[in-house]
Amino acid sequence: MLSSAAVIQAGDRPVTALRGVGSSENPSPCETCSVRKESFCNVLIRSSVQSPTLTQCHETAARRKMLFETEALGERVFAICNGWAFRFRRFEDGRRYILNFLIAGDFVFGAFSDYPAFSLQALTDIRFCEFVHTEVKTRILEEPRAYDAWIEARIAEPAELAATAASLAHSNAAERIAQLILHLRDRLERRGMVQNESFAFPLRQSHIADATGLTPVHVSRTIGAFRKDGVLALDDGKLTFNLAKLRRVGNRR
Amino acid sequence: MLSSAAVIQAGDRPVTALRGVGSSENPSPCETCSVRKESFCNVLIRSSVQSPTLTQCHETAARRKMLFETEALGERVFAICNGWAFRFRRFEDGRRYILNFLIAGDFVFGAFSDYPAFSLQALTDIRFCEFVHTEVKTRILEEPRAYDAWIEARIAEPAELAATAASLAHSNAAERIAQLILHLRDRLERRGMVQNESFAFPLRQSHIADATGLTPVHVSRTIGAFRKDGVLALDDGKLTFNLAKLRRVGNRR
DNA sequence: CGTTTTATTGACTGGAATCAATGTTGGTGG
DNA sequence: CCACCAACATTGATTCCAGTCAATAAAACG
Repeated sequence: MLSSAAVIQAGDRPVTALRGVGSSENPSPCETCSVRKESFCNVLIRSSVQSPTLTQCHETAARRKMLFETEALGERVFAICNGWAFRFRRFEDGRRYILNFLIAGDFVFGAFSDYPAFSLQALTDIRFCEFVHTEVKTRILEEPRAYDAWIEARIAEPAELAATAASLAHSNAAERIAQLILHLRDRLERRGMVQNESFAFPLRQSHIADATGLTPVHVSRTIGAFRKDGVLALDDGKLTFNLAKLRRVGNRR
Repeated sequence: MLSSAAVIQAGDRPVTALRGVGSSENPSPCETCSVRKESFCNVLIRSSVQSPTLTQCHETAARRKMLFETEALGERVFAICNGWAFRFRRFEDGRRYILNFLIAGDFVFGAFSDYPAFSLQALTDIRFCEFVHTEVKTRILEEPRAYDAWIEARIAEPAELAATAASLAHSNAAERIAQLILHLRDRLERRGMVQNESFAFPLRQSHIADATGLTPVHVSRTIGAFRKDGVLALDDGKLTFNLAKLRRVGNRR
């Protein structure tokens, strides 16, 4: 595998946009990646007989680090290896809207589905893996399995956004929060990151507020009510929940 | 050009899904289509020297006609030629959420970006043009201009949905309605369907309500205030507006 | 023409925002 | 090691935007 410095020169976009982000020396973390089989990585990296190995560049970033600012994504393509990130935009009055959260295995396709007004920030310390846009494009066009998986991801993305919009339009505070948690749970579940009825949960209440269009104060009240009713509890970065109750709250309409 | 009946047999999906929808006998309405140059149609239909002509099937549907029910879109691919339609889903309690409105020149790509829980309904009498999925796919892969235009559409779609979600999360009634109108205006403008500061507007207030997550009663009040303040007026299917004032309302945050 | 559908207006209610105070935790540096 | 500070969470009091209920008017339609 190429070193990080070599990749910077090989890429068609300077990876120096990642200034201030640490570079990992781990020779091949993908070999032991726990979410690989659930990720687009799997079909992308696994080369058929005639395809060459894809160039990869693993990097790390600290909590709160901006991975890119508004409109600066360009044609970068990368996968989240571990940790959490989120996509957001800020309004003129300073308020923040969080569009969605990214977890291990999620892909960010600058070249194919940019959101012009949104930035990306690390929620926890994260590691991610950057690819070379042109190589990814070639792989998608030449490898039918990669093409199919890519199309599937292109379909899932607007479908999720549509569901989010519907939730925001027609749900009250409790429903919105429950739906956000349920949605995260489903995605974590597929990656084997849910133990029994709990999972690691690095969001602050302000993140929940900005993702659901509520105020932190009202999120606190609502989660307080959830705790009292045994729907869920949030302690020390860990979320514990009663799935049946949570579904009842989230699907009231 | 093939007749409608011939196309039904040629298509890889039975067009009989359009049961109850009238078939147009107009031999080639695309020649005089006023929005063609602004639509994906343009790059799709215009064949390069070696490409064969695409199979097309023009159809009409009456106001309120369901073009397809939830999950029934399948791999159909078609363009709206004229008239308006909208995509919506219904909640268990009967309430409706309208995701977006489709106007002349808009494409619906069943095979590439389906919204599983959404249906499509004609808002006015409409004419649309159905294509054969496999032919469209081939054209996209073989014709670079078609590929680029298609990618651009795939990028614009989630970006628009993200903007909608942000609006629903953080805007009040006046802002949401103003943003909806502004967004429609921009799209109609590009297609030359805006005269001075007015355009044909077939939405009922209940449609505005269901697209913005408000009640019809509150939409009526808000539009009443808009009328009083000279922001916009809605009469007899025609919307008249003051663009400067409308922008001031829509971009308050 | 009667019958829906749609729009308007008023009175009242309620959910979430706002303003504000207090508590809790964790990190940082003297 | 402790004092301090910043970030985060909780709780109460109050306000306000939008929902609900209801009545009426006005189109649109068949």
